[in-house]
Amino acid sequence: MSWLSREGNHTVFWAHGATRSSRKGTAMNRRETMSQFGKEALLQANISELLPFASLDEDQTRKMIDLATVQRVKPNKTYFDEGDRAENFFLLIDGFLRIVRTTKEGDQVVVLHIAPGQMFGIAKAFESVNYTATAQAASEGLALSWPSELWDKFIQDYPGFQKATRRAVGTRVIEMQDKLISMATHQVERRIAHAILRLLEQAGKETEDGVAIDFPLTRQDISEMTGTTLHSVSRCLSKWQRDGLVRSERRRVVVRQPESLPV
Amino acid sequence: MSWLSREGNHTVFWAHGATRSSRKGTAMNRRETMSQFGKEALLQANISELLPFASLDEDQTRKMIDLATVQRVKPNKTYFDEGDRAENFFLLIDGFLRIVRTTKEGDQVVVLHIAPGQMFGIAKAFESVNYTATAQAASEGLALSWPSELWDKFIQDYPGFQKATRRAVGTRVIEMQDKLISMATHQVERRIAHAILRLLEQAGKETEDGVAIDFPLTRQDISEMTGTTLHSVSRCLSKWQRDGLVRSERRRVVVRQPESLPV
DNA sequence: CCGCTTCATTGCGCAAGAGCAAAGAGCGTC
DNA sequence: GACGCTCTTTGCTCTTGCGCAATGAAGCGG
Repeated sequence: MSWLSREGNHTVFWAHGATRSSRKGTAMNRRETMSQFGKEALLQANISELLPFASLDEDQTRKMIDLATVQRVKPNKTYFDEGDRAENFFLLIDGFLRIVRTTKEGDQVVVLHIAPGQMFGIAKAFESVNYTATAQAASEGLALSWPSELWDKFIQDYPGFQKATRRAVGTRVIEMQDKLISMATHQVERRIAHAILRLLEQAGKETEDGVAIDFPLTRQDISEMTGTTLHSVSRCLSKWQRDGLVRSERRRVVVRQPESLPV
Repeated sequence: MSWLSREGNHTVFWAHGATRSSRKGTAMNRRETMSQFGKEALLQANISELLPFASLDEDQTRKMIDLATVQRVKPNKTYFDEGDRAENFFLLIDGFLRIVRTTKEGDQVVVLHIAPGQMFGIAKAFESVNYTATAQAASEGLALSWPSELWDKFIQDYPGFQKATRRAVGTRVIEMQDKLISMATHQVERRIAHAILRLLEQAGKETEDGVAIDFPLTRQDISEMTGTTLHSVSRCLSKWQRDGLVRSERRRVVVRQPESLPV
């Protein structure tokens, strides 16, 4: 999963954690051109296996990467904020992030999660001038970005790209629908179970102890995903731990018996 | 709103109502080719003002309509069902419909509503082979449909079409997000208020008494939209009626003071 | 090493709203 | 005109899970 190992394994970032002083941090992150960073590394690595590039040859892939900017974001900082002018679109290379919307009252709701290989900030796909949500790093992350003006060019030049974006949008719509259904029909416990399972799919990592969710995840994160309070989440996880279904520590959840979770 | 008046005003359908014997009805509806129906009528009417056609000239519009099939659907029947092969995409001309998903347990959740002028069944926009939800007529409806194979052709030939579909998708995503946020953070009463207001935007019709929702809407419908029970909805509407905010009868809601609803 | 901050756990009381039940109203049909 | 169906209202009970508060644990910084 952390194929870009010489850039640091993100489990390391995790171990060091980050002072989550505020959940509202504007991005003040390093930006480096691809050449500085060494695009050879990305080419050699299996970046071309990542989704939108799938049906491109090496030459095309290189062209796309040449045009990209690398962006590195610390935990709880943002790639962009709700309402910002949508100047770029992104491809997540490493790390995880949550797409968050905030209400006037200040409640945060996690609308979806993005895993490596997925695109985000694709306002262009919606004919939107601004981002409609905030992209916040759950763990330290690495993303490629392109100026939005290139969007239409990519669509024209790279036939696979259009398909990939459509599929991405489709997946999201379904994911959001599922979430909606879960919220509408299920009790808190089942909603939490659902959320955990979905994260497991996206970011599951086998360990000797069970499947771990491969980025730091607090009770509050889960509560924001499921529309409940961190207290309820805590109670729920405690109960599951008593029953041996999961092992949960600080910012970390390992699921031992995914099947036994109350679907 | 009912600009196709010589085809019957849908307030008439409403008045006659329909025996909602079952919510699970497969579409057994009339299909007629455009010529049978009289495409001149559609051209003369301001169909070209409906969204996806906006930036087309008369000639292009005619071409599109020539390729279309007309579909008429009775209340509580479906245009298509979740899981069906996505053979067509649609443009709603008249009437209203709800996009519904059903859980294994049989709970229905209304994911969104479609108003005249909106496209639906656009699985193609998601690179999906099947429909991911059921499109169920709320009131008797009239829609144009095209075979999915034409999708890419339309995108290529009619530049405005691509934009329109993107915008449609964007609007939906936002709408679903709003719903998600509402469900996650608000109490039942506010959720119901939100749902009503959204419907008002889409299907509001001025009357001497206030703004009416222009299609039959039961307490159960509202509960399926907001993830509560019809009982709670009933209580809520009763209370609002006592306070003079709304007037609600059987299958009908009129809002007198939209501003006063608990946002 | 100590103190501070963030994150997690747990107990208790309370209110929102779901579930259940029964009755009534509107409308179509026979 | 009577019956039946769907939709609605309303009362009561009981559960869920939120709010509040206090305690504890882990990790970071000085």
